[in-house]
Amino acid sequence: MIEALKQNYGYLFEPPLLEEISRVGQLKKVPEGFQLMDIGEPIKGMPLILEGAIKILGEDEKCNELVLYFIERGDTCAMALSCCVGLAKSEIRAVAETDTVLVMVPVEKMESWMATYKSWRQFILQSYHDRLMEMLDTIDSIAFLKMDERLLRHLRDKAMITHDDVIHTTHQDIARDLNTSRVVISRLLKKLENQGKIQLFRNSIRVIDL
DNA sequence: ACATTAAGTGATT
DNA sequence: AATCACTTAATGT
Repeated sequence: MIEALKQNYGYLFEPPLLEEISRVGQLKKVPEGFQLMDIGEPIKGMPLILEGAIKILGEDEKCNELVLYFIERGDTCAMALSCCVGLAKSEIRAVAETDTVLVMVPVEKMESWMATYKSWRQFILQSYHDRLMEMLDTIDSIAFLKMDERLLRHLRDKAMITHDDVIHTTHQDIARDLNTSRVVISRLLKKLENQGKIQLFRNSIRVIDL
C-alpha cells in the first residue's frame, strides 16, 4: 500500500507523511455503484483516492438528488474537512463512479497533520479550493437553467474520470444525476449526436468531441 | 412468445 | 424544460 501511495501522492507528500498515512490509514476497495457515505451519516474519516473516481451528490428538501462534483485520484472529499470545524455529519452522499481503491484516514489524524506537515496543510487547502470552484460552476449552470450546458459538462466529467471515450450509462441515469427527466436528456443527446459530438448506443455513449 | 427496459418522438403546458 | 402518451428496438426469461 505504501507503494500505491507513493505513486499517487509521492509528489505531494514527504516520505515521513506517506509512511504515517500507510500506518494509520486503512485500504479500501469498492465496486462501481458502492455507496461510501450518506447524508446525515457521521464522517468517520477522509478518503484519499488511489484508483477510480467518486461521485458526490447533494439532496434538496424533496429528496431530489443531483451531482455536485466528482473526485478522482489525488483528490479528497472536501466535505470531510468540515469535521475540523466541528460539524460531524455529512451533508452529501458519495457513490463510487467506477471501481475504486482508496485509503481512509481517521479524522483525528488529519487535524494534527495540519500542524505538523506543511504539504498536508497545503493539500487540504488546495483541494478545498478546487472543490469549491467546481461547485460554483455547477451552481450557476443550474441557476441559469441551461440544461444543455449542464449535460455537456457532465459528459465531459464522466469521460475524463473514466479515461475512456465510451461512457457506459443510460439516459435515465444521467437524468437522475442532473435531476431532470429522461426525455429531456434523450432529446439533448440526440441533438449532440446530430452535431457530431457524440454517438449514441443502447447503454452507452461514445464521445467524439466536446 | 411474452415481459421488461432503454430510447425516440409529437403534442401540450 | 417538464410531463404525458405512445412507439420502437433491444434484452431477458
